[in-house]
Amino acid sequence: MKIGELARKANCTVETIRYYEKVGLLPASSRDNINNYRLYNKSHLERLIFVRHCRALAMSHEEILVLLQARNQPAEKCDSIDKLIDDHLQHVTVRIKELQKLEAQLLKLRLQCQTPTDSEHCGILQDLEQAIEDDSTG
Amino acid sequence: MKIGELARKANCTVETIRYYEKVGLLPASSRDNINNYRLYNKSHLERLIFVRHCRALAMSHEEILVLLQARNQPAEKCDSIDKLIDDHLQHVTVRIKELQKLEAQLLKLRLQCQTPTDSEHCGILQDLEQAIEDDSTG
DNA sequence: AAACACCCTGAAGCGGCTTCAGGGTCAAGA
DNA sequence: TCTTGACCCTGAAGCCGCTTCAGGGTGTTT
Repeated sequence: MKIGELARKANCTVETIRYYEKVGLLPASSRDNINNYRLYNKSHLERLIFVRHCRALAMSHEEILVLLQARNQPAEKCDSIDKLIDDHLQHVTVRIKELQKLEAQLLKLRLQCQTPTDSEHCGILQDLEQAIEDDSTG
Repeated sequence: MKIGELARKANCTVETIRYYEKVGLLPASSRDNINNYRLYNKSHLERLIFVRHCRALAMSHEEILVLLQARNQPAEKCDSIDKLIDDHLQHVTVRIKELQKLEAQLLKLRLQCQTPTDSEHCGILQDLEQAIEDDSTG
């Protein structure tokens, strides 16, 4: 199949596929002798879907490459896969907590604007001048 | 004061300050005639702290520029500030929900690896081959 | 005179794509 | 046959918010 069909089946764009090839997440496909179009088969599709699922789980390309390697070496131990998922899960959990802190601060800030007539007395702006307890966002 | 002192007081790096000047979040400072060092005063510091607080709340440069403008035009109405915070808050809330979905998927995935001896039978890899309900991450 | 902390500039790198400029290919319809 | 329009190609630049690097100059201390 050509790249457009692959893109439709994997639910991504043609440009993304070409980009994945460039950075090594997908192997270079064979080409049509006549027009140099990329040609793909079912195993390309499976690999691409695998990658897209990993990305949907917000894994980095580096993490995905580790999983792809494990996928191609079935005799390997499972521990590293386990650890990768654990570590990634922790990243996500930490990020959620950071954003929740942020959400709380914004909600508080939002309450400061008790419909004053002009921004000179706007509590939001005044609050932003002051210190905020925890500046770490990541 | 020189840029290093400003950086320490605003809790950011010297490079960040120079970058903010370049992109217009900070006005170009005056310079020492002799050595061309940037020279700052208290109002620069206040503006920089304002910007850093906004960034700690994960606002974009564009959003911050709007707030800075409102800050400099005290007669303006407060509505736009209000709306900006509301919109931003919504972004954050949506992002949290996305990450929580993701977290749930990863937790489920993590349970798939019931210590099989090799990755050939690793439930995690098998799961990643399959479809995931909702591919939208943002 | 040397060491060291500080300052300067401009350009490139990061991640994960997206967009743009400028083409070639191919099937269908007028 | 010619044109339209959908599809394909490449390489480079743009996005965001910085960080890092290369290659210097300045200023104080020892």
